[in-house]
Amino acid sequence: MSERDEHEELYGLAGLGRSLERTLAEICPVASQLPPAELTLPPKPEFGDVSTPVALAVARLASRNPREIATELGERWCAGPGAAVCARFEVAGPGFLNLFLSDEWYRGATRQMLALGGDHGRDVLALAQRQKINVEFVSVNPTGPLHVGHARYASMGDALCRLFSFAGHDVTREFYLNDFGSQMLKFGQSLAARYAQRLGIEMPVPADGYLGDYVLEVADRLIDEVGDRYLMAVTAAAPDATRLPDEVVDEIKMWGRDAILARFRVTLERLRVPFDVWTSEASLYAGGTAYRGFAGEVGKALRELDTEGELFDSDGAVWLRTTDYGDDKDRVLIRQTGAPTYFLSDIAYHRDKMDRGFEHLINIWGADHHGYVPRMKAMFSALPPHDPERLELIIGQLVNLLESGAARRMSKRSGDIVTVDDLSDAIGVDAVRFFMVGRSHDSTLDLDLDLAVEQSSKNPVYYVQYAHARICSVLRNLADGQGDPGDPGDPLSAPGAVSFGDVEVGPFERNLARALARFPLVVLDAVERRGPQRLHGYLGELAAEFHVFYRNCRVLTDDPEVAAFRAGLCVATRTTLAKGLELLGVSAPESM
RNA sequence: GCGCCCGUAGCUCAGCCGGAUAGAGCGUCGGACUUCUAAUCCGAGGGUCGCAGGUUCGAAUCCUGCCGGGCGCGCCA
Repeated sequence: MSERDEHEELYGLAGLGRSLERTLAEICPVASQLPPAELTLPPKPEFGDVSTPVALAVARLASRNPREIATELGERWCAGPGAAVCARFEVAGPGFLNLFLSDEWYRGATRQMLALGGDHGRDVLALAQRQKINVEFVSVNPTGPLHVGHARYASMGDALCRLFSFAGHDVTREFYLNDFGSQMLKFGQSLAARYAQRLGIEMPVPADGYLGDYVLEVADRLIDEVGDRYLMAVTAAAPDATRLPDEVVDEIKMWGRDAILARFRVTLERLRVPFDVWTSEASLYAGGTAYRGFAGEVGKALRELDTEGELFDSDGAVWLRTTDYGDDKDRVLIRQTGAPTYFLSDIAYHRDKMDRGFEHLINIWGADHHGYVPRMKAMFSALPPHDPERLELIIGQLVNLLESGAARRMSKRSGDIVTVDDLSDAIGVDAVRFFMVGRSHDSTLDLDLDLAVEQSSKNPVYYVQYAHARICSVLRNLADGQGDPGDPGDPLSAPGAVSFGDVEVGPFERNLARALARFPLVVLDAVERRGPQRLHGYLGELAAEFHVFYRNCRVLTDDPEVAAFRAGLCVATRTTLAKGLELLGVSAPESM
C-alpha cells in the first residue's frame, strides 16, 4: 500500500480500525488471531471521537494488562500512522483506547465521502466474501391475494437483496410458485364452483374451499374468456364440485393460477420488489425422462437420491431417511396413493437451484413453517455436495394486526384478510417498506391499523424523508444564491476537489460527519447479520444528526470555507440518506 | 409433552458473535420560529433488561433451570 493510499484509508472508519490493528499486531503478535474488532462510537464526548476495546480483547491472549497495551498502542499509533488525523488519545476504564480525531480527519473524511458519492459504503465485502446468492422469498400458493405477512417478508427479503448487492454479492431474487398439490386442487374446485354459479348452476364452494370475493372476480373473468366452454362438465358434476373431471379442474385451476399470478406481479411491482426468477412447482414435474414414475426435475432428484442410497420403501410409500441427518422422523416423498409430497417438490426445486450455480441459498419463511427446517437441512446433507451450510433459512415471525387496540384475526380461506394492496392503499408504499423492516425478523410485528391509516408524523419514515427534503431545499437555495457551477470551491459542482482549507470543525459538524462515516460499517453489519432493521435504525439516527446540525449551523454563511464545508456535509448526507432509503425500497423526496 | 422465537421505560421496540453511566420513537409535562422547510429542535420525567442460579476482571448479551406469550410438531402446503 502506498503512503498516499494509507493516508486516504484513515479517512474511513473501517480503514482507521485496520490501521490500529496493524499497529496492535506489532505490539502483540497474537492480536492477529482475533477477528477484526470494530471501532465504537463512545457514549459521551469525553470518551473521544472514536474508541476501541481491542486492547481488552487481546489482553487475555497476551497475558498482559489491558491498560498497558492500550497505552502502548495509543502512543505508537498516534506518533506513527495516525499522526496526521489523531490529535490525542486517552486510555480509560479497564482499557479502552479513546481517540480524539483532528479537524483534518473530519475535513478529509468529508472530502472522501463527497468524492465517493453514491459509492460511499458500496462493495464493503472483501472479494473473498462475495458470493453468488439466491434469495427465495414470499413463495406461496397462487390461491389468493398476498396478505400483510407477505408484505413483511417481501420488504425484508428485497431490502436484504439490495443490501447484498450493494455490498458486493451477486444476488438473484426468486419467487417459488406453489401451483401444485391439494391446495391448488381446492382452489380449482372453488373457482369452478363460482364459475358454475355464474352460469346459474347450483354448485357450492366445496368444504375447505376458498370463499374470498376475489374468486368471484376471477370467475367473472373466466367467463369473459371462455364463455360456457365448461357448461356441460359443471352441469354433469353439479352440485358437487369435487366430482368434476380432473382435466376440467386442471384447466380451470391453471387459468386461475395465471390470474392470481398476474395480481402478484402487480402487487409486488407496486411494492418495488423486482423478482428476477419465478419458478413454478408444477413445472418441476414436466420434461425429460421419467424415473420412479416422475419426469422433469422431480425424476432427476429421485434418481440422485437413489444413487446416494437415501431412499427406502415402507408402508407402500417412498421415504427419505432424514433421521440420518438430525431430523426427528423420516419423511415421505411419494405417498401410498402415488402422489408426491410437497417435500419431494422442494427437494427437486432446491437441487435445481444448486444446479444453477448458486454458492449460497437463502429462504425466507414465515414462522409457521419453522418445523420444516430440519428436513430441509437433512435434504442438503443427503444431496451432493452434502453441505447443509449452503442453505440458510431465515424464519420471519408473524405480523399481528391491531384494530381499535384488539387483534384482528384473519382467515385465508374465508377471504377475510388484509392484503398487501389494502395496506399500501392505507399508508403508502414508503411507509409499508420502512415499517416492515423496522424490527428484527425474529420478533413478531404488531401493526396498528388505526395508526397506519392515520398517516401522521408519528410515522418514522417521514422523519427521514423530511431530512432529505430539507437538505435538497438548502442546496437549492445555495445554488440560487451562489450560482456558479464552475467554481471549484463549490461542493456541488466539484465535490471531490474541495479542500475546505483549514476550516474549524465544530461539534455539530463533527457529529454529523461521524454519523456519515459510519454508513459503510452499518451496511456491512446489516449484510452480515441479515438485519435490515439496522439500516432502518441508522437512517433515523443520521436524520436526527442532520436535524440537529441544521438547527445549529447555518449553511448559507459569509465565510466561503465554512459554507463549502457545511454544504459538503449536506451533500454527503443527502447522498447517504438517499442511498439508505433506496436500499430499503423507500423513496427520497426532494420536497415535502 | 417436544422444538423454534420472543420477554428491556406507561406503549411499540432497538441493542444481544461479553465491554464504559442500557437507547429510540410514541405518549406525558415544560420550552424554541423576523434568519437556509417547525413533518424540526431543546429540556424534564420515566428501568429489579421476566425470575433464579452459573461462567467472567466485566453479563441485557454466554450457559442451566423456571415463569409468561407467539408459532409449529400431517403420507397438508
